[in-house]
Amino acid sequence: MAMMDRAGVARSLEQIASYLELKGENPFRVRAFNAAAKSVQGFSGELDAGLADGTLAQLKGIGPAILQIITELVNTGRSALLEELHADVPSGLVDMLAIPGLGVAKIRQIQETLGIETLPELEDAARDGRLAALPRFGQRTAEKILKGIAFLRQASGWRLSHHAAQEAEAFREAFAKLPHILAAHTAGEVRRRCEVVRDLVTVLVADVPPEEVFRQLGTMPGVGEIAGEDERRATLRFAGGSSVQVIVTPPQNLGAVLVQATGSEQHLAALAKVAASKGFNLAGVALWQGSRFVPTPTEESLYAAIGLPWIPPELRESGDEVGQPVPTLLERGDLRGFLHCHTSASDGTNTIPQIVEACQAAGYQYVGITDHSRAAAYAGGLSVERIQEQWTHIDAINATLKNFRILKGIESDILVDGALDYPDDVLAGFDFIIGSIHSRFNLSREEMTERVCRAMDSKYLTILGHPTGRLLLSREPYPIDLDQVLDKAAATGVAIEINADPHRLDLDWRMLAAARKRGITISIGADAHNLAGLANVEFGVGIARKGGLGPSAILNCRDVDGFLEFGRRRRVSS
DNA sequence: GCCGTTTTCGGCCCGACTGTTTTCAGTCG
Repeated sequence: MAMMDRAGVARSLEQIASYLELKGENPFRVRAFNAAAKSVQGFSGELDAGLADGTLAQLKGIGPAILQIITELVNTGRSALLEELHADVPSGLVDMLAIPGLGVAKIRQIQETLGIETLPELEDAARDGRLAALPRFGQRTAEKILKGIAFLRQASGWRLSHHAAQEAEAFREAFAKLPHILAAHTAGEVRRRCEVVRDLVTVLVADVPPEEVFRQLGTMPGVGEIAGEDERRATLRFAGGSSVQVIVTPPQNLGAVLVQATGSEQHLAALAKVAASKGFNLAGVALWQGSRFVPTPTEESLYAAIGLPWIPPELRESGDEVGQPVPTLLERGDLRGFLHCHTSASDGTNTIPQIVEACQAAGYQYVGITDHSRAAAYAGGLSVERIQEQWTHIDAINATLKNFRILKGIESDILVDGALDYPDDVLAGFDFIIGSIHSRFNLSREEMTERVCRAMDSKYLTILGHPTGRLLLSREPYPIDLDQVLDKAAATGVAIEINADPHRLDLDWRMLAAARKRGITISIGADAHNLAGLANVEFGVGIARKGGLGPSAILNCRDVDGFLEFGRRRRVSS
């Protein structure tokens, strides 16, 4: 069995790159490690199998040296090079790389002139003026760094949803195999499909008392500590630093315990209120009617007992959902089109035929290819000539396909003045266009709003991509008046994207109700850069569900003609 | 460190903005 998974290997390679960069190594060697990390991330298969059959060695950017390191990581979970670098370079310097405005050169300057090697030291220096006094630094730089540190501090302790979901599932599987465990359920924020997660929670159904279960857990490999919180709850801490809260219940009380463990607090408070109004008590982890224990073997039985329909976990947030009719929610199988996908023509890894094959296998009826536009030079944005080539290529493949269609799309930069990135006669040749902001994030709120609204005035724009530009836990959204943007989308008939990249999940689910109230159509865009990116869609579906959206709200639930008609209507009417 | 209808060595992505300077290095996407 592999000692480290794909994400872990990719992270280790990125760490090596960061360390090498901070050591002042050859920048191309640094880039090689970063490129290899990306390649591994996009590898659609098990790493140990890929090592065995040689497919991993054939990946672009993986040569003999890095293959050796990957082998070591997969087989042992460790890398001698990484450990050597870790001992050599203060890890605080790596943390500093995550601060916007700080690159290697400035970090090394800070280290060499001020002797600073940790974030708290850096914060002190930014506060007391030592930082601003350095050559090529100033007051504004110091302020920007303070802001960056504050953001990092707030982000620490949280993890991205895809990492959390993977970790939670690994725990769940391991627990489910233990003796006397009848079932294991993931609860908490992961089950509610929150975009970022602080705590992992697992509910174990057991036919022995909790203390017996905890005794078993203590003997699992890697468990460092068990901290009991009460007779049925404990937090397991592992040697690697991860932790999970475990709640043990007998079968007849699973419903109440699972609801409690899933949250949110506001949802539970609203439930307790309803329960009280019906003569029940739901203050603890069981349902009581006076002094009588009411068995709730399932969540459905709990909700039913207090006169409510079962509420899907994604909706259990503000408490307002309690007492409301439960909407039909989107499911992955409702999606007919796979949208927002980059190929090797720009910054993706796969060719159109490879993407088509994967989309067909996943059950889609069409795929919208959207490489970067020409202004995104760093990402290999397509010139007008290269677009023509891609169209010819797509026409040729489409001619060979049955019951599947490739759509000619583009992720066009929205330029600083709000224009799309090609002249109208080129724009007119696309089947659909996603417009996104990738540069000049530092406009004022008014300017940014104006810029995006102007882009929506183009009759060629079909979908507004990742509307706030946020990168979860690493970059704040750019300033923008979303209410005004939504008004404009409603007025112009432009769809708004839920970008399903787990680093973005943008538009935020909290805004979806407001979007739907205005009648805005929502598009789920994978923002895939490789075949592994097909899995992003599931996260986008989770966000749509949290926003209470069903298939009728979603652009790519339409068949290909319906999808094309959506964009065409804008072009003829304006 | 990786790559090669091309060369097993010598390249490797680049243009614009920012904050600092007073002409430009560093950062970013």
